[in-house]
Amino acid sequence: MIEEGRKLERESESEANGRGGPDMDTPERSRISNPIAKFEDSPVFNYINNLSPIKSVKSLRISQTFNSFSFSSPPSIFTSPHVSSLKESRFLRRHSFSDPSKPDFSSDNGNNVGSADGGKDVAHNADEQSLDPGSCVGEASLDPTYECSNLAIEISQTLNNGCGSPDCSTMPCRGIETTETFVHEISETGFVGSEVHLERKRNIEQNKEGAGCDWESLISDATDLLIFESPNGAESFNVPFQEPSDPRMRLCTSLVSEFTHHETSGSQKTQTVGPVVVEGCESENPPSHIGEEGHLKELEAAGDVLAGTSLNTCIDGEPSEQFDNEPFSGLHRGMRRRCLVFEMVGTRRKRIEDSSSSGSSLLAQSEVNMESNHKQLIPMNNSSSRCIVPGIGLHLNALARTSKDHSIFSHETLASGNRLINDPSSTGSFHSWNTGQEPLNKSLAVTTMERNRGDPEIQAQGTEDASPASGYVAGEEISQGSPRKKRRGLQNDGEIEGCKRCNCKKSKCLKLYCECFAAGVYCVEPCSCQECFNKPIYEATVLETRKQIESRNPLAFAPKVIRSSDSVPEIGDDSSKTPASARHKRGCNCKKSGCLKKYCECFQGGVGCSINCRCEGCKNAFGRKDGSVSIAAEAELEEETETCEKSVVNENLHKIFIPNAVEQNPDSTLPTTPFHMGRASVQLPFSYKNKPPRSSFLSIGSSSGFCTTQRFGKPNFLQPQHKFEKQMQAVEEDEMPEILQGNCSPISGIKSGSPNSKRVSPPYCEFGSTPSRRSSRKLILQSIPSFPSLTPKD
DNA sequence: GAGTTTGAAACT
DNA sequence: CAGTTTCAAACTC
Repeated sequence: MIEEGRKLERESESEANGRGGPDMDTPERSRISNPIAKFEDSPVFNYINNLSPIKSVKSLRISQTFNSFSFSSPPSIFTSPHVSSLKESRFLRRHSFSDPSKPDFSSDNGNNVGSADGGKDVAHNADEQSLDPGSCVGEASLDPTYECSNLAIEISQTLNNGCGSPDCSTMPCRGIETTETFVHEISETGFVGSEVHLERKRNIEQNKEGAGCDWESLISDATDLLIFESPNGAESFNVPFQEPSDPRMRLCTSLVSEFTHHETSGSQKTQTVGPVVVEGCESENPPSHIGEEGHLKELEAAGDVLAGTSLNTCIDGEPSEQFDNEPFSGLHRGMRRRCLVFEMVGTRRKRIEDSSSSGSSLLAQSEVNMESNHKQLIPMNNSSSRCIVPGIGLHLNALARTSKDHSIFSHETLASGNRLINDPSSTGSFHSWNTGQEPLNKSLAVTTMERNRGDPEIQAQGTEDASPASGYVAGEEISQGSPRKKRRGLQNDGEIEGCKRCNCKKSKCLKLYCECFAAGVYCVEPCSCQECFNKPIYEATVLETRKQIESRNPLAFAPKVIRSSDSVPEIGDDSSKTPASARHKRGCNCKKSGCLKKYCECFQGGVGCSINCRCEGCKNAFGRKDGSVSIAAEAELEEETETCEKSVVNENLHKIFIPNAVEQNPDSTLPTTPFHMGRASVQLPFSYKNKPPRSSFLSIGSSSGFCTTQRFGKPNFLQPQHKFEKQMQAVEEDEMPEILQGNCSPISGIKSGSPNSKRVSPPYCEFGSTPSRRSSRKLILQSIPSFPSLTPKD
């Protein structure tokens, strides 16, 4: 495609030159409407056009819409939907740029690094998207819809004032010559251009003069020029912003000018428009900026204009740590930070795969993959895709993909939304801690609200949950109390607030002692940990540590509670009695708690003890080691009624379950990546409030961490249980990790010898060989980054 | 809020 | 692999 695009550009250039060269303001337009082109060629016409920015924009938009489709027509290279490819490329690119701060990765493991980055990116994207209208980008790519373009335009306009420098966004891209880049630039120009109109002439003149223009004027000029696509304009545009000397700029300029010439490029524009905006916003990834700080500084200096603008932020942010620092993304980041990190490992690969496979919506895929494709956990990375897709588009995307997947989708969609929030929470990605992403949050909130109708509390929570950011941002605000309080609050709230909050003092949050770390999320400010290294800043360290732990125990980060509808015959225990036959992967070792307190991981996870447990005096309400199930547990299981609430156990369960529920992942087997978790939470059918969740649903990993996940957990519960349950069951079976199923039950693998042995040896046997089921296994493995070898890359 | 209990995780 | 230590959550007061 790139090549083709270049060809087109060349052609367009040649054409433009033939027409009249630089003076030709609108080579593109002429192409757009051939008949009109002649008229447009006339400077007067151009001027007139300039006067009406709206038209110009529309034209772009329209072109985009259609073009996007046409453009999407994939060149041979891109078998997969073009859009996805674009996204991918973009992500990848960002990757490279985005993580200057993480030198370690490169050293460590290319794959991991990439994955990590990818995860990050994803997270970023998700966050950003949520924050920015631009976020629609992902969707835009998916759906070349107006909205995205519109948003982009709006954003661009807003930016225009402040940042005037589209470059902020563009700069990073410069190095890479991709269609995206082109589009990106173009789109930028488009934005800018929309606003400045009248001054165009003056600007042009100034531009020609080259120097001495006010930055603003320059910007306006540039915008105008760009908008109108005159090559000159592009040049002028560049001049003010950057020294011509800068090769990148040159490239950009040239590209822009060239690109503008092509009408065909219009299609690209359409697609990219959204993305462009996003990128601009994303400038979080300061990555590219690093090299260009000088330019940035110039920009800053130039501009008061920039002050206060999001772009400005981007600019200001330093490349390396920008993520953390970025002002607007603060909340956002929270999500990102927390969730994505771990998943990222190995994500990149998945991403790529996804991109190739992904058709319409990455997000959809991700979810789809998650559920339908357990085969490919890899997709899990979908998280990335997921992140990519902005909240807004989630639903739509879900719809789009719905056809593909299970009925589950609808639910999934919701879940995805949640995830995104998290990621945020991511991914639940849990990951949505972003406050800045109000749009997304709102949308999510709305969804949650809808779900929650009927349960006032839930609604209230739902709103909170909706803003995962709250988890992060609010978390900070909220988390005034001591960690314990927080924790309790979480319990009370059902962790809706949810983010995991640790209180580590010696582990540096780099051991499984740390709930956050164990949950695969970064520590957030609400955490009271000391000397915490579980932060995005130390991503490399975190990943490395994670690797080590996983090397020691591949399932270390896998959910501790494995849900298996099949009830893992192998385990064969009474455990089957526990609801949904969920089991703790390793079993507990309780001596004094009687498995009636949260000290007991089984109890905490809402599952009964099994033969795997070495507990003494087991009284686990969810199912005793000996196979007896407590009355309360039975009641829950059978009736799922509120009756259980009365029992003490239930009370405990409520507290417990909420969090657990959150954690639970249908994919329980999957590693505790936030996304998974988030997902699980979403899927949970029952309202935990009234009842303790069925163990079956509970798959709590060590982690519960997703703020979002957790938060959403409740709301999710509210949703129609029946459907969910059915779905869940189906999912369970399908998703049930191979490990659990059949021979490879994780437990067997893990416990292989002694149930007691805490250290699990990886179930090697499982992974790998058989295709169909293997797929699920693959997923599991993939989730575990440390074992790339196990997962088939391709 | 401080202190204790508990059991998982980590270490030897 | 078993035993011990470390750790932080869970719990109690």
